[in-house]
Amino acid sequence: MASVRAIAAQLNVSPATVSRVLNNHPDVDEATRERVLARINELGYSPRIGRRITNVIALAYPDEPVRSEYGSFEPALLSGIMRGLEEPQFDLKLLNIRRDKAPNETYTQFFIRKGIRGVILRCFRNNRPTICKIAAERFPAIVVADAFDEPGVNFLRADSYPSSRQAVEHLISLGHRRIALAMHNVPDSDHADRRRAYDDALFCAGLPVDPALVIELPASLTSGEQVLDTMTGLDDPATAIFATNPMTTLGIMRRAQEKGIDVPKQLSVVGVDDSDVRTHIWPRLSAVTQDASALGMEAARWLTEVIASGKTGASCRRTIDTVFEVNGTTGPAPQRQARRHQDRGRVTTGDAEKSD
Amino acid sequence: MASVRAIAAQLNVSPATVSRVLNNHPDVDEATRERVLARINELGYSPRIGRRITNVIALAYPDEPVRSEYGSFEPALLSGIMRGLEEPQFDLKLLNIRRDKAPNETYTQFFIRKGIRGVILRCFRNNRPTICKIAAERFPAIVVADAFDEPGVNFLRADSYPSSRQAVEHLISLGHRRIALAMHNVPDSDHADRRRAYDDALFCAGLPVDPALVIELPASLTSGEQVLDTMTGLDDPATAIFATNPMTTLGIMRRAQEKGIDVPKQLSVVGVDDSDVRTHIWPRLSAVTQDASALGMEAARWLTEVIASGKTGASCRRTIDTVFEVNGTTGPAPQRQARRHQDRGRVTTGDAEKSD
DNA sequence: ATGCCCGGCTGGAACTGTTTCACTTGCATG
DNA sequence: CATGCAAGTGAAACAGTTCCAGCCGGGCAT
Repeated sequence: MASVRAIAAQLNVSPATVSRVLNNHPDVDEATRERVLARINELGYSPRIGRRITNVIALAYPDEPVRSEYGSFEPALLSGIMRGLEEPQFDLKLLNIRRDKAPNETYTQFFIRKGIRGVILRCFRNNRPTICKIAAERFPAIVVADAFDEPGVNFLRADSYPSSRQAVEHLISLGHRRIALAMHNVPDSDHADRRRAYDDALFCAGLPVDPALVIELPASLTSGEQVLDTMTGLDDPATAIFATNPMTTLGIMRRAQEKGIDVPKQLSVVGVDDSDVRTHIWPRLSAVTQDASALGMEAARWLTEVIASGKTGASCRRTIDTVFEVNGTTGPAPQRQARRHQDRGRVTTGDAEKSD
Repeated sequence: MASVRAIAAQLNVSPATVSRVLNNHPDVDEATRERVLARINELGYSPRIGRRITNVIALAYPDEPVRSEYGSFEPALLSGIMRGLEEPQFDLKLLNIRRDKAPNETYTQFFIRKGIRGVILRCFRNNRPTICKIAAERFPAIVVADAFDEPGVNFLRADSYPSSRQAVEHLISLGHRRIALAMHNVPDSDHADRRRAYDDALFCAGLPVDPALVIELPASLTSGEQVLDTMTGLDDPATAIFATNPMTTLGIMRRAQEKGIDVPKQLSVVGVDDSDVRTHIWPRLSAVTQDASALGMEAARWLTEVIASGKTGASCRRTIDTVFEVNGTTGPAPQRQARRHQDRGRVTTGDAEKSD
């Protein structure tokens, strides 16, 4: 509703000045800028072309362009978003916040300047503060594939607790007692869920949590290799590994095959899969799977619905299910544990002496 | 330069009518529409917001939204495009032509309506005609990762002939004489190059091309499995396979491991990799690799350069190099060929009897 | 001290594209 | 023949942005 001229009239400035504020031109007085921004936030504003409002949302990457390290999570997500945008007739822009946002403009200003009406946010290492700021400005936004405790932050994620717990219980039911957990070394809610699932499953089965079996590393192939070396090199080695990250899982599998460790006869592996990488290798991975495409579609639908209906106060803290899929990398616990008394020097983490 | 009003004045119609044509409104006379479109094509036109020209290009998927089947080619490509857009300050939109284009509008009209000034095109199964039409309209466009004989079609691709030939020669130098070729069953220039490299390498080594060793299938995991079954099931089985597609390669590897065929001791495999999937499995794939990220970056740079300079006649038929990377899946030809006299019934293609 | 110049800041005007509304025109129909 | 309806069009209003001129204050030379 609020047009540049309307705002200008209210503040006794010219439309030109309002436009300059919107586009972050340098030569506007700081006090004037503040007044205009305040009024814009108050009245709301949607970018227009001529008389038509632009129906564009963005997928914003706060840090890097598009991440390809995460395998096909990104294309699956994108594909889902595009499908979710089909019916409401919205367009999608790709945005790199770090690259394009001017330091002295607000996030709202930045998004308006880019002509978008809402944003789907990806959450990586260090940008939770960024996301909280965006939420605080009340610009229509939704985080995908992560959760936030802060109220006001909308998110849509896959809850991997139930299926993670199922996965660990599956391993226990196969007779495994030494189950390792390979975690991401930066805490996000997804990985916290998986950790909790691991703890709870062991506790309910009356099994102790051995700190030597829990390892935190960056998500990468080499981390996976390190996990395998460490966990099979313990005095009392792990007979199963639950890896909470796709790349780590691939690294574990690769290293196991390299060392001639038979999966699942000597070692069971459960991974996490964002798309369908689990089926690309043999044996097919038993894995906790989340449907990135569904996440994208639901997020796009929610966002466009909020924009279209004008319900800026709407909140989304939704969770969709993940599925634990049993494939070829999990089997009965071996009688004689794999690789006992070998590679003892490789223990690089945990506290092997104290573990009973 | 050409504004809606300028065009309107030239044709003695109102700006409103020109705008209606641009936006494909139904209630404009067919003759008028033709006249306006002709003049727009003649004078050129760039979408604007107010007085500012919009610096937006699109990555257009002619058929489906975004393809995730191709592994991490798409994210790598996107990442490259975003980097290529960094310096010229362009934004990127994602477009689905099939979904959004109205049947009765031209491609130029469609792109202008979407507010973009140039387009990077992905080429899939059946859209070569589409791409030729876009090129014929002379809208700034560049095809990425494919080649065209038609003049006027700009493209940027990776030429896999030299490294494909290197790959086959590498196999020959390892003593392989029965080298299978697993091709995509839809002909594109990339796969044609690889076929030619295969033929030439064999010919120069004085080896015959056995039709039984050449198989054409869709790009998929199951195709790869079929390739492995077929080629190891021949009376005179293949000792090496060159697969021209990433998915097929993964399928071959998966099936080989499933059947307990030792790669590379019993069978050598060379694949093609768009990103870094070759390193995700063990043994690491010997593969012809193309840098999707570089393709995206170069394409984005060329396109923005053409748009900025206004040289609409510029042509791009560039080729960047691919690299053949020797990893763990190629080794000396086995003395006794793998799996001889087994699975004879599985031969599903080729002409086993006639092959000498 | 006075005059001059320059840079920050602003508004009016001009220009961009789109939509709404009223109007004309032609054709079918009562 | 009058009426009504639909298609097609233009003027005007309205959306945002930029160019240009002007104001105003401060610094500097004379």
